[in-house]
Amino acid sequence: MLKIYNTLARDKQEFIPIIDKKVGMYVCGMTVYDYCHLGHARVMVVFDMIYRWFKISGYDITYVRNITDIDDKIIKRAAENGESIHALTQRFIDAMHQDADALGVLRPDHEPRATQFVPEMLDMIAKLEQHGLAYQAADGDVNYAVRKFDGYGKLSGKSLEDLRAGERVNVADSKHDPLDFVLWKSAKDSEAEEVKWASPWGKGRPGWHIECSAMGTKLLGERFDIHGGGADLQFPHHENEIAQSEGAHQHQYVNYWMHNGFINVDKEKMSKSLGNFFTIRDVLKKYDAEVVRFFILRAHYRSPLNYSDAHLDDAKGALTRLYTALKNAPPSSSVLLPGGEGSSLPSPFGGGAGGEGAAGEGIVDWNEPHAQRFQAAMDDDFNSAEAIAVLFEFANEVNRNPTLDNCAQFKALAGVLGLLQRDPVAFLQSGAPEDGLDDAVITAQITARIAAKQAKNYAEADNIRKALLAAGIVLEDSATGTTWRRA
RNA sequence: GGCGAGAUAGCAAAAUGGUUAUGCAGCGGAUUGCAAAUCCGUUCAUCCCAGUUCGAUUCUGGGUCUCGCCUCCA
Repeated sequence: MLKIYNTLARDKQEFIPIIDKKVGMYVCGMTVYDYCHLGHARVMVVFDMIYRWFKISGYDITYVRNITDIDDKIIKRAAENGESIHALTQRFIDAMHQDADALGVLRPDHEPRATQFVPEMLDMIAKLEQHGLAYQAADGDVNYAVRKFDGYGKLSGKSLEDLRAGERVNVADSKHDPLDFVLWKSAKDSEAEEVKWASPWGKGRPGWHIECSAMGTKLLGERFDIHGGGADLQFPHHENEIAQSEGAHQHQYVNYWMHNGFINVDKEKMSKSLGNFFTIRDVLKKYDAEVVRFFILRAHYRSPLNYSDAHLDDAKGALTRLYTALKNAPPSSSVLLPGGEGSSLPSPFGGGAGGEGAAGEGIVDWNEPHAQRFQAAMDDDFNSAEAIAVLFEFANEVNRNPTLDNCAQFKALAGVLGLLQRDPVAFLQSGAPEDGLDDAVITAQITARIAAKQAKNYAEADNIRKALLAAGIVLEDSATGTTWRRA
């Protein structure tokens, strides 16, 4: 039985889909005016993990992650750069895809762009106006009348009175209530034609909140199963989405609301405004993408996750242990290590397939004890941290008993999380610095050391090993010869 | 000020009304020419104060501290 922590209920609940074995999931994606940072990486990786788990669990899931390609910041940035809105957003959409691909994040089934759904947004605003929930203010903006919607605050647990008490918003004169939010922004003369759409309320562009309501409804229906996003979107964004969608359709919008925790830096939320963010691409210059994915998945998705080099180093060391177990597998099992052809999923991290059939279902033996524990962990609100702990215990088993079955099962299980699908040696030897030794030099040094060892010249052999270690190369002698990896 | 989340060993991070989390680090042993890797064993913990209970880190109440939201934010 799959349980999900539902923010709306503030409790874990059994997941019951609207239509048996089908899932509609909408996740708030990026506003594309800059590169994605690690906080964005967490949303993508976390919901990718959830997406994969639904598939493996036999659900027919439709995953929508939107792209906000029209908003104040985009307009401002485009003007600064002297480029068109479209050119700017396309550039950062491409960059986002590169980053997501590197992290082994599968493409959602739909990635709707706000600018392609303006008619749907206008329809919804019209409905809200019919229900007396929207009004056009003196300045031309169409606003949502928050006080007219009874359930306002049910997701965030805030009451209008509480919000009033802590009022910090600049009161726009044109709003009936300071908490009303904009549905349609009236066009300004200074703005480019590119950001203006015709509407019954005059030229303008959509407010941010209506985008998600309209796209979610269009692609998943007036009512769907899961809506996710970062915890900071709970209020006001998701609260407003509920007000819009339920106001327009007069019935429940979403059954399960899921929110992932932040990435912190020195215990403070990583964010644009604080300026304490690291872009995915910058981090990937220093750390392997799979290490970053592992780092994110090793924590529970709702917990805060502190970012620092020390934490990434720790994650790297842990992932190295997992790959080392795979490396020590018998040669005969290496045939099935880089995954097979015909996978329905693109393979993360190049090389092997992420899994067979429904994302690994075909190769994991779910009756095997580790798999059972892994499944129980994942079914308990996607506890990937616990699932990874099972992986470590499995690694111990593989080290003690590296049979073909064990190795294949171990790798398949890790593949469920999009981990451990690369050739282990390739992983262990990856991450060469710019000025690092090339493989030929390393191999030559190893050969020289073997010769020294055979001549019982251990001082020389140790010197070679020390020199390589200083260059970040760790040698490991075994019965079958000497191998190396990068520290 | 209002609302919400959280405080677990040296670090990171799960879970649990009584029984080993897990990874790194430490300690002892096996293995190794010596290492590394691996294996075996092992030290170290549940913020404070009450209450419920045979028994609480886990439940309840209070306190302290931290973080988040209340403004765009993943």
